[in-house]
Amino acid sequence: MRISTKGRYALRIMIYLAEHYTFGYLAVKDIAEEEALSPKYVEQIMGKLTKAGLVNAIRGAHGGYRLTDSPSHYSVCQIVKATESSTDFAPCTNVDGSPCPRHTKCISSDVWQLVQSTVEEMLDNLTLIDILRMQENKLGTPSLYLTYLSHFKKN
Amino acid sequence: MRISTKGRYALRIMIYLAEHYTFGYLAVKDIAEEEALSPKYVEQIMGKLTKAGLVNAIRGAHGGYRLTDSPSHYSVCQIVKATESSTDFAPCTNVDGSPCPRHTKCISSDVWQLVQSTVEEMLDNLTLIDILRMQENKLGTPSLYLTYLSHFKKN
DNA sequence: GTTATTCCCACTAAAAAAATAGGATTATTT
DNA sequence: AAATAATCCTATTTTTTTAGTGGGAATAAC
Repeated sequence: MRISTKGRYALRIMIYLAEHYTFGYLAVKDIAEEEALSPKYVEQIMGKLTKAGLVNAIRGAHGGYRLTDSPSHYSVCQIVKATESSTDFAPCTNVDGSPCPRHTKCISSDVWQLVQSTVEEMLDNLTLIDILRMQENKLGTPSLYLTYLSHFKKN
Repeated sequence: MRISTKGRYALRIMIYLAEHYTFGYLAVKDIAEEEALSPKYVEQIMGKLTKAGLVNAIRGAHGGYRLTDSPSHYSVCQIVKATESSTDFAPCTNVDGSPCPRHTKCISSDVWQLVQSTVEEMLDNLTLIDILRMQENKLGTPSLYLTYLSHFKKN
């Protein structure tokens, strides 16, 4: 019952992109260096995030990635679903995808379904901006993006 | 993010033991047959459940397993923790178990910790008796154990 | 003492996760 | 136009985990 490195790294990357949202496009090289991850692996993850529409990519020199929208628009659920290979707690299906023959009388599948829904609802309601606020709380200092925001809100 | 077969089978087995709680000790052979699982694999799982104190075992002819206590005393959380190899959503530790060096400034570990706590709390509050009631609701007929209970409660 | 069971642990096979590799494509810079 | 710096795509390899099997020892009943 563990989130894979893809999902975990993806969250870290998305948080990093959120913090530096005002910087424009950031290259894999920089993200990987800052987060101490393998650049090639980050590249792979970015591909998934791009396909899912969470980030925009620009190729060529001075290219890179940035969030397609501001940090408040991304939930942890979206990030996990975009990068994790299996998002379900229990596969109550056969290899071919058809439902397990015991499905109608088996109650344990309903239990896992219930757990799943609860987790998803929770992750759906946790956005990058929430996380940046948690971070501010933890560290005592706001991230660059929060500082930027407060600057504008103070008008 | 998936429960392994060990955890899933364990839940099914525990539900089965709950349903037949009044029957006394049940042998692996019978459990495996009823649940359509490999006897040897069930044996392994039973070992974990025994070590965790969830079931009692009696060896030798006419031996078998039964819940150490009545179904209301077991939460899904206990069952999962007893059988699943990794119970944490994210391992923010090095190989040796020491915390990740970025721990103090990394907020994503807190996110996973939060998710974890929420799930655990939920699973803690879901007991076998709750599941038997869900089952009664789904199938329209109570399990043997629920029938037994109602028999006594009607006094 | 034979039989039916749990117990224990080693082993293997298959699958999934984690990471690496290399070249194609695209855009910028010089 | 050529060199450079980036994403893109996908195949491959390595490592780890999962899933399951096997065999024999210990124990209790008959």
